[in-house]
Amino acid sequence: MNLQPLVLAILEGGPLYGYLIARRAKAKSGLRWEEGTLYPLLHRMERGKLVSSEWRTASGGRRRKYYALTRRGRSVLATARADWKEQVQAVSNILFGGRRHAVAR
Amino acid sequence: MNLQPLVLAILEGGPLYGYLIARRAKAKSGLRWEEGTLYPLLHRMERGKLVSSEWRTASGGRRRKYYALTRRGRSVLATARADWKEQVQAVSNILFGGRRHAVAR
DNA sequence: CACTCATACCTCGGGAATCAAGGCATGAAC
DNA sequence: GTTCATGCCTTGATTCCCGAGGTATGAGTG
Repeated sequence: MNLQPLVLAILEGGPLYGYLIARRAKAKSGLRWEEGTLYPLLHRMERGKLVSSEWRTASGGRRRKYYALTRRGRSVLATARADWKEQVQAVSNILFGGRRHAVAR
Repeated sequence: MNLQPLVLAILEGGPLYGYLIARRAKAKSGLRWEEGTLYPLLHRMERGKLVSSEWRTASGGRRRKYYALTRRGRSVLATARADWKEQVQAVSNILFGGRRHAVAR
């Protein structure tokens, strides 16, 4: 599973910081989201200009790193959505649509 | 993407050899199936007792290595099918079923 | 026959993604 | 002032996949 599109989709609702991204994702999907996965992923995405980051300090003084979608990130998300649909179709074809025999030359 | 369940599903129709597995999969799904992926995968699956292999010689004399599902393979396939459904549900929840609808401004 | 193509198997090296298991720091609650 | 939840991070190992090779044989063509 590629988790990148999921992060993009979650950020579509507005900027969020890592800890909360993990929470949201887990709440919505039940998928595992280890920190050892998430933070490097966010860094990769920032390097790839899919997201931008900004440190914000809450009223209490706690610092959080907020990530926001870039224009490029939105574009990639749109592509990822289309790709995901195709992929689901492809895999489901094999996993469940086993009756049809494609002629393999 | 984990391709192992797809191989299991394809073998459900009866024993097949590697080259043809790749053909079938590609014909049905359009997914990439490189040989550098498939053969090591088949070997891993055999080590894991999900499939068994047997050399057969065709009338012409060509040797082919046929792989067949084991009982264990069938069991794993059933689990994988259920997992796949869950996973699709989870990912779709995030990718498409966002509570918050993003509105272009 | 010589040549080429498709078939059919395989390995190796590298890259990417994930997880487990840590570490470090702070605010809030008691 | 100790504990808890929050919040960021890195490192090492593992796993999976691909690209790029290699080897060999049968079938079709001239």
